[in-house]
Amino acid sequence: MKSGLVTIKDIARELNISPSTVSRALKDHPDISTDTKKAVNALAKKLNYQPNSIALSLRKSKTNTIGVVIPEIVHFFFSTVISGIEDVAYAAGYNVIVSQSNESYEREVTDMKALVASRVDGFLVSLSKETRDFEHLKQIHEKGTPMVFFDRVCEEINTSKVVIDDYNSAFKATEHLIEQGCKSIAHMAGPQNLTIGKDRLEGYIAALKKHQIPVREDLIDRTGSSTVEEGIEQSTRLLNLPAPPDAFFCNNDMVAIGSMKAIKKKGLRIPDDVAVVGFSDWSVSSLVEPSLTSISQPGYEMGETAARLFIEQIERGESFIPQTRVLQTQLTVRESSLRKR
Amino acid sequence: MKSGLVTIKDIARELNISPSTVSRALKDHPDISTDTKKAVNALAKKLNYQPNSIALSLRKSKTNTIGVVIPEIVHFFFSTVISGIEDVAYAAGYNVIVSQSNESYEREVTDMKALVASRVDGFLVSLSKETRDFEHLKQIHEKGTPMVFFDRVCEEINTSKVVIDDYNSAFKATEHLIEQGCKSIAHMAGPQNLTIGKDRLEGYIAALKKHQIPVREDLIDRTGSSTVEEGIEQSTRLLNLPAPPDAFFCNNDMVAIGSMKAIKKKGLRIPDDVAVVGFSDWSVSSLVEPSLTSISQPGYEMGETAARLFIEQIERGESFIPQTRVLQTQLTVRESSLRKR
DNA sequence: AACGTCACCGCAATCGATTGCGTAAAAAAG
DNA sequence: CTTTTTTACGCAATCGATTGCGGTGACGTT
Repeated sequence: MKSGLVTIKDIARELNISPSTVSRALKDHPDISTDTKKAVNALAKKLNYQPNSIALSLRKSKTNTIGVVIPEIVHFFFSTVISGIEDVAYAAGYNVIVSQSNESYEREVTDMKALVASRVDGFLVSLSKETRDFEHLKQIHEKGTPMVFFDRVCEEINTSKVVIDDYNSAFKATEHLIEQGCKSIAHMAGPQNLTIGKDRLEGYIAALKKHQIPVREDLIDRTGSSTVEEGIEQSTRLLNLPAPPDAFFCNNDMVAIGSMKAIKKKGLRIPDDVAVVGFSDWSVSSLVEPSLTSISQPGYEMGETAARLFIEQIERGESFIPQTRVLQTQLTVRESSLRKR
Repeated sequence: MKSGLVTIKDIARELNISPSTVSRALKDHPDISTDTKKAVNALAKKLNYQPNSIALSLRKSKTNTIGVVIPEIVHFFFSTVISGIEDVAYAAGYNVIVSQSNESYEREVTDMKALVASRVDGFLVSLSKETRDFEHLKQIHEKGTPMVFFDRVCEEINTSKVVIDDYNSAFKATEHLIEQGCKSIAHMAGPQNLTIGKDRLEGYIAALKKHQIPVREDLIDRTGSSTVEEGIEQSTRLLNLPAPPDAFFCNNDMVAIGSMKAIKKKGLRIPDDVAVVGFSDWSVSSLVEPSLTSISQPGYEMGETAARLFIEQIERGESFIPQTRVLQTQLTVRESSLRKR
């Protein structure tokens, strides 16, 4: 930015008053006479004065910048979350710097260090699927830096969190499959070091138990698949079992689409031979054929909520008590699981 | 950020020397004795000293921050571009602030003003589809602020640009359809105020002319469709013409999917009755059925290139001459257009 | 002994805005 | 016509780092 910009000193010089007076006049300080205020404000408007946010940041030790750390921006869900974050943040006068860990623990650590170095006021974090050690987060948190987790949270740190009800979502999805007449439901589980992965698995198991369906360990894929290719591979493996599943409940929509491809390739029909339910309701779900039943996650709302909690914490200061917000999901039933019409 | 951080003064006090000496020691200034340098560096490392980037920004009038303005982050293409930008920017020590115009001209204007206020060093911009007036951009550009356009560029401003070869891409796509035996090819065109929209339309027309196929104005949809719904609507309209098209060349993949839905609903087969080609190669293209032929845009590379041009301009200063980089695309042929096997 | 030459380091201003404290002048009170 | 109070403003320090300029002391040189 070319420094052709107006400063408080320029205004002061022009009016033959001191910078302090200009500063106070602009802030409507009672010590300043009405005449002076008018003159200052008029000139400020005329010269299009804009306070130098860098100088303010230095003075106040506050950058009004939020560091956002996410696994990958190209995922529909996360980019939706970012939209929510940005809208709330900008409205409150905050800037947002987004950093992608690319699902790498090391990248997550270095990214956060870089953000600390650029003096962000705090963090909104969703963990990479590799992250098992939380030291980097704890260190930052212990310095008093505000931090809010969303979606992929760290239970070991006492700070605000925004999550969806993974357990119940998985329960609902599984129960839906049972109601559709499925007897042996496979689960392509998420990374088990993350709460979301564990909770979904538990919800799945609970639903089976409620309906007296035996939990078959061989129908649970714990490899942490997350791509279409992995979905195809693992689903094919399961379909080749002596007692193959008649339904797949997948940890995300990409894997679900992989399952669908594997099922089709095997010559089986969806949902009649094998039903499929995904998770996330990535916009692609409604476009594939058959359209994919999925759990709709309120990504935008999650972003908004996380940003609001963050800003609240900043403004409340020490008195703020960490909160956990659980957002509700919706089971969006489409063709891939609808046996009874 | 809690100000529990070490400053240059802390080091100075500890060693009973002046802050100036510490500063120079850290920068390996020749005026400082080897002993002092060693002591300073050792203590700096011990206390984990990190220079305050805000103070540096103020002093140097440079924030090392790039403002990125895009239509929508949730689009696969743009989020890919952002990835490219961020990787290059971070490697060069820059932060990135992303702002979404949500395809709104007004939002684009206010967003850029906000970024100017937060003293970004310059801009990477892709225009909203509403933008017809370029005053806001010109004003910023005239102040000497570096600016690089990508994808949706503004021809009226003499600055670096990164685009794909829209004309040839459209030409290739159209010619491909002709080679597949299509005789009456419809074009769902993009916004005609943007160069990308115009160029693609021209490429389409040029391909038709080359093969002596009459250009039928009634087969060109100029409504600027960009969603699945709009794609369905406009395609249905075209399919109901007395002489309906036997192929659709769409400005983007969402519209193409809309076309496919419309075609299927009409009871026609893809590609045998009607072929479809999209644009952008959004990852969904390979997942729909039939899989969608599309023009692959190198989004990540575009981001990298734009960021590199930007940084080069910053470092070269006045001597930098704006450059335009044209990236090549690829026609990825899939089932939706493959009549001859 | 007087002067010059380095090596080495500190003072103070600067970037732009804020703010505690002090003070001159005007107004009010006595 | 004093004394006190109020009004309205400026000085200077501060945030953290940088940098031109000047200064000190230890040498060596005539």
